[in-house]
Amino acid sequence: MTSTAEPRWLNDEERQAWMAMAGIVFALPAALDAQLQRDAGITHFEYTVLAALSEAPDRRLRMSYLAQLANGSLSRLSHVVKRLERQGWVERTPDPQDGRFTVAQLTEAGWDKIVATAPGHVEAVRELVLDPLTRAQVKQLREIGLRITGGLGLDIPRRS
Amino acid sequence: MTSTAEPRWLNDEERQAWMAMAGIVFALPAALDAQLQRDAGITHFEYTVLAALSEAPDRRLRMSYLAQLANGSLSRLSHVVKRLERQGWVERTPDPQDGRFTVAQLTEAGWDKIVATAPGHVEAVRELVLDPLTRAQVKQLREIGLRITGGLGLDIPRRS
DNA sequence: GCTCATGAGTTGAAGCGTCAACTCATTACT
DNA sequence: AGTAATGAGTTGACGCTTCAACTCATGAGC
Repeated sequence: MTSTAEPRWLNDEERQAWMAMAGIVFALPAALDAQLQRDAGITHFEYTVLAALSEAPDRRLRMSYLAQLANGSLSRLSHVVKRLERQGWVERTPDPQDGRFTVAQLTEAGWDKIVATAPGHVEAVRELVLDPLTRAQVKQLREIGLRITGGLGLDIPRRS
Repeated sequence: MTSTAEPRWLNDEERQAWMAMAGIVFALPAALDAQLQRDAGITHFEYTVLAALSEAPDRRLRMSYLAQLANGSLSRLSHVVKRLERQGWVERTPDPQDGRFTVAQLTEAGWDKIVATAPGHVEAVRELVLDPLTRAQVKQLREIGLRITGGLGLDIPRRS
């Protein structure tokens, strides 16, 4: 990809587009993290884990599949679920079908937590991302996002 | 911002646009960090610091101003510059004009480092962000980015 | 001149993510 | 049956970021 010197710098149009994108990539995760931290005291990754569990059948998932849904490593998930378990929001048990798997189960308290947290987070997404755009731009954003993510490793898109 | 339950969920178009954006925000920083780590052994923040210094008059800047340019806290910058100093890429001296300030000076080795690193990073930005898009989409992206970043705290856009 | 307020910068502790090493259950092979 | 291979999950160490507490130089007010 980068063996020797390439002189292909960015022109004005490209530089402006890139700076705008860099601004988003820098500020948007920070803003969403801040909202969740302030209103719910959890990280965005913890939110994603709880949300994924809340939508699963019986509100339970195997750790390895949950890690895929949440776009994180199994190690990261293991650390996080340990914290969530300490909070009483998730419980871990070995899978009866196959002892190699661990099943993460959302508790009643965990369900209450995600139910209380989700509307505010969706509202933040709407305010920060969707509301500033016209309907046409929302469509354009979808196309642009698909093209860019297509060039990276594919992603399993999940809910807000 | 979020006091009680709001029922304003996302429709299909909005959800798809948001998922595309979430994919970018998740994967793009990871991909750019990985490129820099692999090709230069530095983080994206370290790259931004070196790049900002390389473009400053005399290749030197006050820490506090450098922190603004790099979009980071002074504390974070202090830790990072300590590492960069250990590598021999930056030197710190008290500002002769005002002893409260510290001036970070890019060394010759630091200059060589950023000169060697920048083309590959710009190339990665081009490959991952610009190349997948049509010219029209590049323009749309700029507008979309400006609108979204406008709704967040403003940013001092800086070079690639 | 002295004291105090201000703000730049540093430092160390704590939290989170990554990486590599490890355990363990199951399956495949002989 | 016995052994090795595989892959899920956990763990601990390390690195980076944040936060709060601290030092220190300067300027303002008396």
